[in-house]
Amino acid sequence: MEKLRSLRGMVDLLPEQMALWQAIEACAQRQFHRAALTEIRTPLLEATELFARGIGAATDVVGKEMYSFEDRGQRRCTLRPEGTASVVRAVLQHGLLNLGPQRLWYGGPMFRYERPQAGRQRQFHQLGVELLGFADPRSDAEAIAIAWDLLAALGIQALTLELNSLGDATDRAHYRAVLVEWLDARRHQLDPEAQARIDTNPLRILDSKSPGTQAILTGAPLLGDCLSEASRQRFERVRRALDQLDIPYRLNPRLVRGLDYYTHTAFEITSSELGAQATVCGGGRYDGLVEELGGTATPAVGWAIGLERLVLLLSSNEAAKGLTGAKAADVYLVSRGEAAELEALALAQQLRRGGCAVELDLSGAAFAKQLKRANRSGAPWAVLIGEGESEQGMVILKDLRTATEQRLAPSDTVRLLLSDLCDAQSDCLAPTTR
RNA sequence: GCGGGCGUCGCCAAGUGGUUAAGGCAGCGGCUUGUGGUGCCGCCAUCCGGGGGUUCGAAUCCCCUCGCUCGCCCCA
Repeated sequence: MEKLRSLRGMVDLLPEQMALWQAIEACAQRQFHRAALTEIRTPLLEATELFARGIGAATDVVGKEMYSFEDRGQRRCTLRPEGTASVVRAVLQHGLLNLGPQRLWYGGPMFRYERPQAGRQRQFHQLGVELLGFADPRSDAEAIAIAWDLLAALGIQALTLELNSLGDATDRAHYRAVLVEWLDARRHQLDPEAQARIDTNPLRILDSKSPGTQAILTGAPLLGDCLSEASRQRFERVRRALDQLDIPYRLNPRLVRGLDYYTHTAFEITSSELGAQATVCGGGRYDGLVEELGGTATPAVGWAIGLERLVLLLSSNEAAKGLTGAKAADVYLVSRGEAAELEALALAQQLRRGGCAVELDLSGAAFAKQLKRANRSGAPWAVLIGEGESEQGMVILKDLRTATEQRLAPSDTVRLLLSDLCDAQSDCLAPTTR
């Protein structure tokens, strides 16, 4: 029989990896809180039109990478390929901008139908930030700083920030015309893909990795030369802010990025340790998107980090290596005999209500076997209840680290364990039942 | 969509045309009918991703197919 497996490009995150993922998420949430960002969660499924309009019909993401289908009501649906369009849609739908500028973060799975390779899956995870309603060049720098500091807080090194300005819509239209004219004159030298792009998305030709194309492009007109004075000054201010923050960057006049909504600042944070998919974080300003999606013109800037790529980078990190495997419980409960087994079940509940992490052995196996598992579990304490103890209303509390044990009444055991070891402070919403 | 590499037990891995497909880890059972991490013993792939072919005979050769993986495109 054919074995069932996950769909191509859809990967499982197994228990032993979750400690690292949770640490990353916890670190990010702390950084986001410090930056006065609040979380927003949007559906994974959206109307196809949202992405077609938001990201741009000529982009690769929309043209060939979307998971799209028709639902039972004949609506065109798409599994979100990125987060920004959805966030903007939600913000508009609920009129959040009427409350003032929005400082948001989001996280979760995204979907793109591509050939999987290192650092690229069909379902992948992003963490993103969107600052909506801010035009000040300092907001570009602040957004970048949040990403930069998050990556630093995670202990990721050897990163490069690449920076460019795409200008505003007018600058881009101007540049596009100049570039198309220049490329058209050299059409026959370009490879077929680049030729096709002259008409659909000429700016994308600029960051082609093809050596031949890059050689031809050496003399191409630069976007920077087509920027208006205002755009130029704006970019200058972003750079000054980054200098003030001591964030080093490398100007890359060919950095264009594949989503149509970017204006002015565009940036990527890359790592040389990632192989072909080197971008850890990508983003920029998108002053036209809110209006494009039906809102009143609103400046905005944001970015997204790819979590799988973070995990890849962190896997060679010493501190992260400790974050493997499941965290052990505080207490491992061993019991044998019907009455004892029921007492153990109740004791586990009682300890858990008090804040203790308890693993209850449900195997019904021999004592020796259960003890063996208790030790392997890594729990510092074991509580043993056998038929003898059960009859006398006692339990054995054993310190697995020193192999010392004592006979105690169950209530004393609970008291001792809860006071001695647990982070027993309740973080539940209900008042503690202890 | 296009290239390269790979596909033997849950994991690692030997075997490269000839009788029952090594070994290690993990798991399970036992030695020890209630006290552990060591030791010893036993069990754990009628089958080598799937299908077809060549051959007296194939995990080993050929073809097709599926999957994984790396790269191109693109992006996080």
